[in-house]
Amino acid sequence: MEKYYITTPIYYPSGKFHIGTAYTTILADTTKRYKKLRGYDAYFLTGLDEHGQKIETVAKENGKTPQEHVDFMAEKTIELWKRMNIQYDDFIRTTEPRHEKIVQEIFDRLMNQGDIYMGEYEGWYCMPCETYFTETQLVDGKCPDCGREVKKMKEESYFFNMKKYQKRLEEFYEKNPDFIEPISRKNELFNNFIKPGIEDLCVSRTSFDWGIKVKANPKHVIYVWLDALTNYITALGYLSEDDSKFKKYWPADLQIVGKDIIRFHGIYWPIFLMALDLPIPKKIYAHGFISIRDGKMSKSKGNIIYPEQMIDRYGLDATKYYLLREFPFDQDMTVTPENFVNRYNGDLANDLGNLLNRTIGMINKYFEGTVDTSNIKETEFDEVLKKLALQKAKEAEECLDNLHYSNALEKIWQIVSASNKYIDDTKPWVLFKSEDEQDKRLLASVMANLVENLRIVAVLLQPFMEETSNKIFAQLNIDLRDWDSSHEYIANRGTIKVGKDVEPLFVRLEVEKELEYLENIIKGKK
RNA sequence: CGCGGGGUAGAGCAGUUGGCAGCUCGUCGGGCUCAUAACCCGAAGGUCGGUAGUUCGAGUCUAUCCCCCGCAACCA
Repeated sequence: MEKYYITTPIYYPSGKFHIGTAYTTILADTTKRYKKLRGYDAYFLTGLDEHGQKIETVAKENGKTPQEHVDFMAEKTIELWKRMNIQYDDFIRTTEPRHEKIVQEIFDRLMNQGDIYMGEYEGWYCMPCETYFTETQLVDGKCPDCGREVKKMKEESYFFNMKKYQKRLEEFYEKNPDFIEPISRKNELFNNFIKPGIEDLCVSRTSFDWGIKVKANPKHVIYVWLDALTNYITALGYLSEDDSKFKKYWPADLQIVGKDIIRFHGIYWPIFLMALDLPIPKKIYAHGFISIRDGKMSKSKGNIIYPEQMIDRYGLDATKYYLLREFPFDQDMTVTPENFVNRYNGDLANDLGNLLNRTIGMINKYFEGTVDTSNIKETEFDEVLKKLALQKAKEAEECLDNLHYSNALEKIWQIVSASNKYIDDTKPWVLFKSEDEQDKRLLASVMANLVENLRIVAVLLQPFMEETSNKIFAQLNIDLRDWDSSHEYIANRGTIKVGKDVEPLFVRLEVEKELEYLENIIKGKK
């Protein structure tokens, strides 16, 4: 079985995770589910980046030790992923021995082979915040966090010799133009940071404690990226006794990141791997940010959306559908209350939900729930409908292969729309009233086609909305759901016996009420 | 100053190699009654940011200008 290794970044648990973090994880989860359906041995890693200055600070604010804080956050995170039915295979925490031990070994090795050297880190230091800032981070020359004076300070630090790998990295990019997607992000990174010359990276600090100690020099703590990025291989058991997973799954096939950390994944990470003489991941996908109307989500604006606020009220599937349907592949997404309500009522309730409902309803009404499809007679609209369904299924698959999830959903919904139109075209209620025996056969054909279209939709929906897909299969009382069955159209399937209970998939939202709820979230009132 | 992305119907967006300007929602009108007041059809609505070019022909190529958003490195 071909393997497929997919990762999310390890998130930094200094505070609650917002909808953007949830989106990254949803993307990875959707991909994993899809790859599994396609027969891959898909392995999905996520986790937490638990070290650093900020964790130390936040823990202190809450009267906890850093370890207590991250333990608590890890529990909360796992709870959230469970709530979101995220099917990860491993959850790595950088405070785990399996990670810390190997990071130390990696550090030693890089130092011994001359990639890491002792130098001096210089930056603007804010005493009360105990944090360094770069020149550009300062606001009016003052600390961006507390607004107080900063001092130029120096400390002894280890550095990674990135410059040494400049050429190899450039060559790598030339040979692998698809390494980073979307291409615009690649260009941005390449033009701004690689072409002008890479700078060496500071990989240790002495100004705080909460991190992995450098073995050979324990007053140094390993700083950020060497600790964080290596999680992708330590989680697989790299350099550990049992490295079977590492051997099996590395290199990663897809690493999903937010656009803010593309630089670290596109420059430092490949170089670390080169230094360790390991293969580089096949692809990094950097998605955009979620913004609210005109602005970015931010604490100061108070317009942060938390995943629970959506999921608890609208359900997991609707939340996932909205994000996956509206997020453009290579741009930011703008969330508006109107837009969400539109998608929910329009796409989920009216188009899909109602299609299933009216189909099941007709079969119960016209055939008492049981249709014999062995003697159907095709209507003049059938051929077009079938062709379209198979065509769109194929197109949706192509979109899925390219991570174009929004487009994939659009294709799936074209099958839904065509089915709704098909009902109008064939007028089953007229066929039902006809005395002609031929019309009865036509009617059976119409029902068979609707069932088959819905079945194909349910198959295609599996990676996106598991629960909804299951509900459709259950109501249709069909269980043919393997992926390849979306490529064959089986109108004649013997006797169809649909479910009696026709519970709506999605109940229409009261527009005004929900707009208000969503407005309040955006304004930070809830 | 630099880099990336945008500027297409009231709103949100598609527009592959240049060839009669599309989609969703909204609005207006019509149809249908199986269904979650859902579904289907039709119409109105755009000098495709400005200007100058290349071309038989440009939203699509070239130049230049204007406006909006984001990024500028050791901040996760």
